Amino acid sequence: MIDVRLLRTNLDGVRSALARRGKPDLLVQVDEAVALDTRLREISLERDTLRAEVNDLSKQVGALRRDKKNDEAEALMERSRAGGDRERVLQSEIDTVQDALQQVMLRIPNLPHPDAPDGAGDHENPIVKGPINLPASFGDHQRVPHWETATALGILDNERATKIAGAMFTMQRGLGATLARALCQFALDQNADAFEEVRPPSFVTTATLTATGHLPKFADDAYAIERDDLWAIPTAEVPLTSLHAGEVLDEAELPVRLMAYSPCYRREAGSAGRDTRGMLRAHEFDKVEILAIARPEDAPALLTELVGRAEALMAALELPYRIIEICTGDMGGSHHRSFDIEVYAPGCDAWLEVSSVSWFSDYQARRADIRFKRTGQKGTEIANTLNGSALAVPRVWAAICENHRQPDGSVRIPAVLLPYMRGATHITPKA
RNA sequence: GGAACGGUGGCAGAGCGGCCUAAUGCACUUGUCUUGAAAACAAGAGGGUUAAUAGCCCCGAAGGUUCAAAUCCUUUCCGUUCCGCCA
Repeated sequence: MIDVRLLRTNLDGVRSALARRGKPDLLVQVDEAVALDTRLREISLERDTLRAEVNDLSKQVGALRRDKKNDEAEALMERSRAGGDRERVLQSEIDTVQDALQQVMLRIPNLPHPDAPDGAGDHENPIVKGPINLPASFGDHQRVPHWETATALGILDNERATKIAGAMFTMQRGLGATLARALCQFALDQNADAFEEVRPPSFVTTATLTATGHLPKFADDAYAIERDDLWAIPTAEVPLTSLHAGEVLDEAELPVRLMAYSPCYRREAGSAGRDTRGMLRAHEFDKVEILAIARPEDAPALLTELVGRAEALMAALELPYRIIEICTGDMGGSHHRSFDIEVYAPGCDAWLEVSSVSWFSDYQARRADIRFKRTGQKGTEIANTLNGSALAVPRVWAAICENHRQPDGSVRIPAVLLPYMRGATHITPKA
């Protein structure tokens, strides 16, 4: 959520920043918010004045009662009662207006960073680095999609996954399952130098899913467990961001650096029929997420660091990759600035998004109420949050199957994963 | 799942309709004293909203009763203990 006060102090700035997202509706929402906020402040002032009166009268009633001056007390109670009645009317209007304002504010997206590139959609995301490791040409053996080769190798069994759970679920078997787990372990180990490993809950409350910006807007994309009023997390970003929700952190504790492996659940409403083959898109997948809660002034450097960490993993896995920056027209609602890492998969002949690293400024932290206190200063400030996928398993798994496929049909395990593969150096066809 | 008891300031803990603008202790900050520290004494100290050092709001949360709620009522969340069940 953006700061309501910005609507009062820098309305033009808000308008022009949001205009860059290229969605005219947003400006209408801003107007709505301004009107509601103005009204809210008016009637709040009125109510507070009334309350002050009632509080004062009540205090006098108490004093008169003690002095046994019951007649005088009665008279004051009468006045106080009248004030209370008017207050109740105002209060109900305040509740209505406040609620409406909250609903509008929750749906107004974050302001893009001044340096974020302008653009209308994903076709305008500039490539900021790469391609790296991209060979001049690929062999025919690499030009086979992983859903064919992996199935033949016996490491992918989506047919049975579908039997068990329905469309868009995947199942890895044998060394394929080991490879998926190896990728998680590798990503965690590579970041353990600076991040605390957390194993968070996979189900969260409505409040938690709202804090990161996934609700109310994206309710259809999340799995809801209605009986228990819980949601399945679409990413570990959700529980990790709220880990310190409602807390005031000490400046000295910042930045908080957390990482987590978690399963991720997405209904993929609206993308049914797209990328349904292989490992490109599924209702459930594994991911290692890295996240930081920081002072605003430290956020830019952390953003660079997180991107660098995600990039380093792709380089270590010997995969061809590039980094793109997300333009204003393609940027997620909570994002302030955002970079994606894409890996090239020669079998699919596509650049696959394998990591997304974002800076949320104070947008999520305000929703989650994550504040910090500067040493020696009064008051608190809203923190900044940043996060990124260190490694999202399925697409990296697919890219390994395609890029590292050998002429004999086997898949070479990248050297960095060998410690996790129980001695296997290649995944070979069953005899 | 059943039962009992709890959730108050950084911590401990009192208050159980009106001098609660929340006692007291510990911890904390500043000052006096001291070469410095300790001790003692004195003062101070939370968060939110607001232009405001005014007012208003915050005693787990949300409703309600009342002229007045930390205090009474309802709902709810969380915790502890016991029972049941269980990887």
